[in-house]
Amino acid sequence: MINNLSGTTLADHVEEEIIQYIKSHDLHPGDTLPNEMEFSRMLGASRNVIREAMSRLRMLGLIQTRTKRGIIVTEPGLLTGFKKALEPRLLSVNTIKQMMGMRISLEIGIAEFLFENVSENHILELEMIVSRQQAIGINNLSVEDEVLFHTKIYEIAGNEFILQFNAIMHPVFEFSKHNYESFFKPINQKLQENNEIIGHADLLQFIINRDKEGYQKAIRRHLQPYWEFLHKED
Amino acid sequence: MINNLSGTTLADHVEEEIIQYIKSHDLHPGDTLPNEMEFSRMLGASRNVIREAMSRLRMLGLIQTRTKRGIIVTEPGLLTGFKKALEPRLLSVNTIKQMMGMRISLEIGIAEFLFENVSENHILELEMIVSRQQAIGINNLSVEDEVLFHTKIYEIAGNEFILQFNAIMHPVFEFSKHNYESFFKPINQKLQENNEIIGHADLLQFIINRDKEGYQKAIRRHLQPYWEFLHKED
DNA sequence: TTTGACCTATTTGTAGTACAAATATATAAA
DNA sequence: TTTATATATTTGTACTACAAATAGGTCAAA
Repeated sequence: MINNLSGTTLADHVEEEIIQYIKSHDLHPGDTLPNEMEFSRMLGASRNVIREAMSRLRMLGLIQTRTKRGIIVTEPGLLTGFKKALEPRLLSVNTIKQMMGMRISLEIGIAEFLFENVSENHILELEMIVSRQQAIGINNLSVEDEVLFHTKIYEIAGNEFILQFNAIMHPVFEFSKHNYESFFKPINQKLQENNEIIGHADLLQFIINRDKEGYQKAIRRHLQPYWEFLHKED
Repeated sequence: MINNLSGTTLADHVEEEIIQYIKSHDLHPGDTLPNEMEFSRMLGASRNVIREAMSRLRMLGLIQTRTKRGIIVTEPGLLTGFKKALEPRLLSVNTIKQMMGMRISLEIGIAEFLFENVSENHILELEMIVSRQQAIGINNLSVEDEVLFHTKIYEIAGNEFILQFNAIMHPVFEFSKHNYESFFKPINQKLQENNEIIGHADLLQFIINRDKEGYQKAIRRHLQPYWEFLHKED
């Protein structure tokens, strides 16, 4: 039916056609699509090809399929595709740098919502997290401890999307810290020697003082190792 | 081979197995995977099923396939899956709100990089964009004009990932502005009457003055309609 | 009439075969 | 050694077949 030009396969085309079908028929979550054989006839492609395309859309969460019931349009899980594509070992250094830049931007920007929403109760929760971490010692924090504080920040800010987004990106940062340990270690050492480390306790103090600008400056310095990583030449 | 429990299909399982294979064999972009028939034998699934899974990974950009050459691991386009899942009409209001929150956070947070990188040349470019828009009149701006300024900001900040991310999210915001016009119109009207509109010219002034904190406050107010949208009850 | 058990037809899920198209590799020719 | 040709391999597409699930209808009993 369609030329096999430049690596595009029939399934690619069919996938696009199905998305177009949803758009042009203004289908919404809950609506049903034609079944596989109908699409096969409509698009002149074998059922195999239709299924390959459907399989993709199914993975992204745009559709659900059930025997006899057929194919149903659903609200996609926005980040499922992003999550699957995020294999740290497949990412180039440059991509990782850009993700770190996004992380920094988000942590600074989300302060806007953090300081809007933060309550006394939230502060109590944060204090519990921080005090536990101080008991452990800032150098002995596990990955989970490190994540706990930031996750709580996102929770307070109340944006589930950003929360998920960061949760997905986080393994990449952990991978980087291990993979580029020779870069991160000296930086942390230097920060420690100069007494420039901004820990969660410091950040919390700005929250308690309701000092948004101060917090934004501090979180930027809290993420100093990432900042330096994404500025490094290779 | 595997139980068909709770809606998970064989292709889902195979997809996971292939990703595991890449991980466990520590494959990197350029390395080749076993061909379809080998996976078929290894996993005890028909070639059809293998192809469905491969088709997904191909779509996400994790692999490339060429006849005879076989299947090659590649660096994924991080946002391709995200982009495809982002059909505005399929998104719930809640999801859109969260995306607006992310937009606001990013625009505030990226100032960190913007003010680090901005040069006299950049300012000249921004001045050209702004003066052209003032000539048109702030109320007659096309979508393209509106995007132009912000895109330039991201360019100066130098984060391709955020740039792409915003480009992908933007249609959702445009869709929302049309779809919820009855919400946005009165807000814009009110802002205009109270002379509270912060335009690109105002933002540029903060950039020229190298006033990061001022810019961050201003961009937050520039995005006031979004801010109010994501705070609205329904 | 209503309820509940039971069919039946439809549709997705999986397997397998067949062949076309592209191309890496080997082989033969110059 | 280089170039042209042949071969074998692997993906891309089509088609058939059947299993499994189930929506919707049928029929019998209360």
